[in-house]
Amino acid sequence: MSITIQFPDGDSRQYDSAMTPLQIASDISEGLGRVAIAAELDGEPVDLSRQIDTGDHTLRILTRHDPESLKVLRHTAAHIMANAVRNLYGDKVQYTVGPALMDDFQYGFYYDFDLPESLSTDDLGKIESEMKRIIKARTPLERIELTPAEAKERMTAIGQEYKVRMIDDLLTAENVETISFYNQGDFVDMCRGPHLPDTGKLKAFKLQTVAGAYWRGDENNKMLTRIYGTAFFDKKELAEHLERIEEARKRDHRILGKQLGLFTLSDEVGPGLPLWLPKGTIIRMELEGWLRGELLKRGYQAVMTPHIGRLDLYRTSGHYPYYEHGLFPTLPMGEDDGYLLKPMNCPHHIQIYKSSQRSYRELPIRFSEFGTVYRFEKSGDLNGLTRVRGFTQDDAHIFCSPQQLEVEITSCVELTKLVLDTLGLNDYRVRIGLRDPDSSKYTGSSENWNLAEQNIRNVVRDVGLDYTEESGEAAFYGPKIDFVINDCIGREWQLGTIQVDYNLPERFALEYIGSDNAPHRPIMIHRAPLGSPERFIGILIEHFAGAFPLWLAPVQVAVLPVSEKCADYATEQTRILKDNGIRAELDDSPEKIGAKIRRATLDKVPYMLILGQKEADAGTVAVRHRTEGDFGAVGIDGFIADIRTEIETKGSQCVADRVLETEDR
RNA sequence: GCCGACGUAGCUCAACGGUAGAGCACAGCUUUCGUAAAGCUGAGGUUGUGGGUUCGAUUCCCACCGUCGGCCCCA
Repeated sequence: MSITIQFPDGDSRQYDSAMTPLQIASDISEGLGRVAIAAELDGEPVDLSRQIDTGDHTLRILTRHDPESLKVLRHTAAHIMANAVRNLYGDKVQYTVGPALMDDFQYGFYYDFDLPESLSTDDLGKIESEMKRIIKARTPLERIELTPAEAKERMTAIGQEYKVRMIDDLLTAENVETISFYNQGDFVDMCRGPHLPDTGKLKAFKLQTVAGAYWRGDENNKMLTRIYGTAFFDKKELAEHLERIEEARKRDHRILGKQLGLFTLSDEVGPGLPLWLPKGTIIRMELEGWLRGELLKRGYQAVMTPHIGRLDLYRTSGHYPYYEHGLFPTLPMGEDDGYLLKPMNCPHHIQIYKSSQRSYRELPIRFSEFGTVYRFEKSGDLNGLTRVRGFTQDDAHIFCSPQQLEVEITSCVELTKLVLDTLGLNDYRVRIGLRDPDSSKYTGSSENWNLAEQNIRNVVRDVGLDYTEESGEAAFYGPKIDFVINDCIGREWQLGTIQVDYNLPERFALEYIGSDNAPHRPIMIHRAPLGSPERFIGILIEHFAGAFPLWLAPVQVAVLPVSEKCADYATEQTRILKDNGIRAELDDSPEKIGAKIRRATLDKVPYMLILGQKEADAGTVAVRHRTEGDFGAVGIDGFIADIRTEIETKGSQCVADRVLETEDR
């Protein structure tokens, strides 16, 4: 018998009896044996106790510095939690799945149980204590392999119905020959592994929350109890992680929106119907105003349409009844069919297209509108500004010929990138949403869908975007390019979207007269670079932690007289700023200057002008930046010129930066 | 919609069977002050809504509404 083990560094070793990765690691060095977590044998993750009998193999010993190790650690943590839950709640507990989470911002693992009783967060402490007991016992995790028949028999015997179903699925999907289990003392769980060698290796973990989760994510199935937790190699990393979550929560747009007076939600108006306060409205108007200008440059024509339309319009479009569950109920109109609050702007824009005969000479036609739409989101889905029931889309519909299509899509992609770049939102991913081939929720022919999907792929390839393709993410009328961004706690939100649509033009029988004097069918692009100002600003609040760049800041300059003696001078300077289009606010409260500075700073006002007797005498203003501190006194004209530059360049030329550069020299 | 938690002054929180309190914010007065919190006084609450248990409910129970964390779905 001979085994040859090849290591990643090119080194190799030979053994003439069966070895385990742990033995091999210890053979390399005692220290490596001690710190080994798991191993990768011929590219497959395995336990340290995996028997290697014969042949040539490649082997990587995984230590805590390999990312795969954390996954093993967390996966074992999930098992230890399951063991604890079994100990506490008895043999009636049904186990389902309990994976490690490596990409989630908050959570490190979960396990879904079917429990005889319901659980609350108060129970987590108890479960943690039991986990600690199991860890202290340093129970080894032993892998055993059974044939599918044996596995089913065993799981049936102990009443684990979900595991039986999982075995059946494994047989159908992968036609496996063996099913692996891990014994952990008297606790057995079906699992692919690998795991830590014993429970004592888990040093730092925390159970975070308990939530409901449908079996297999299907709402027709039973709701299981999911416990989320996380685990790290040491307590310091865990503490840092929990601290990071706490810090991130302070950026939460719902909290900042309240603190900074940007928006509010009123129970009496209705859930998911945000109300924009004056300061939030400024941000919206600035953002929308800028975008309107960019649209004008790009040949868009603004249009305006009402918030409701006849039910029949949405039958034609296909929104009704496909999307009925997502709509507010129909407004009844006696004999008439009734009206719907519009869930999308496209049918209205299509009617504008149809309001006259169109020639190929007009194409592409680009109708834009900040159109407010209404969708009846499930109550549990509502979330601050990021998921609401009444929201605006920075919408436009481009009607074009096949020859123009890809150029137009490209231009939409570039506009979306401009928006994200200008605001410094660099941390996003691009998703191409395709049909789910098994679903019937889409409208239109397969040929049209194939064409549209090809158009989209061509464009992203030419533009050079990194992207992932995901089936089932398409709109019901066509595939799309989505720009997806995370919120402060790592939840993904779709912002900008570009959708190619061959189907609605068909459903509405749209035409233009071609150069051949014959009617042709245009293709539509639906696109929204922000997606929705509501959601976009929600994300933006978190991105800037409420400290907006000067051009968006609700108050750009706080004018702070040192005492009431300088009130007249301060009033005059405020007047001058306002006359120059600067959003200035005078703080004429009887507070001391320190208190005024503190207030303006907490309100995240970018600039403060401190005005005392000195400034009044010299006819200057003392400039203070929110984060950079005192800049010294300058003439008001110079100050206005500087911040105007900063406003016009959307912060890319910042007064603070220039002053700091000067100081560096 | 489903599972779980939560809902007390404008905001952040306390009191948890004996009839509600603090800080900030707000109002009045005093102070006129130089780069992140001056002092005093005052006002502010049918404790989300509606039922129930109880001599008595903010506290215990039920229903509804809303919020939060998840699941599903989506801009």
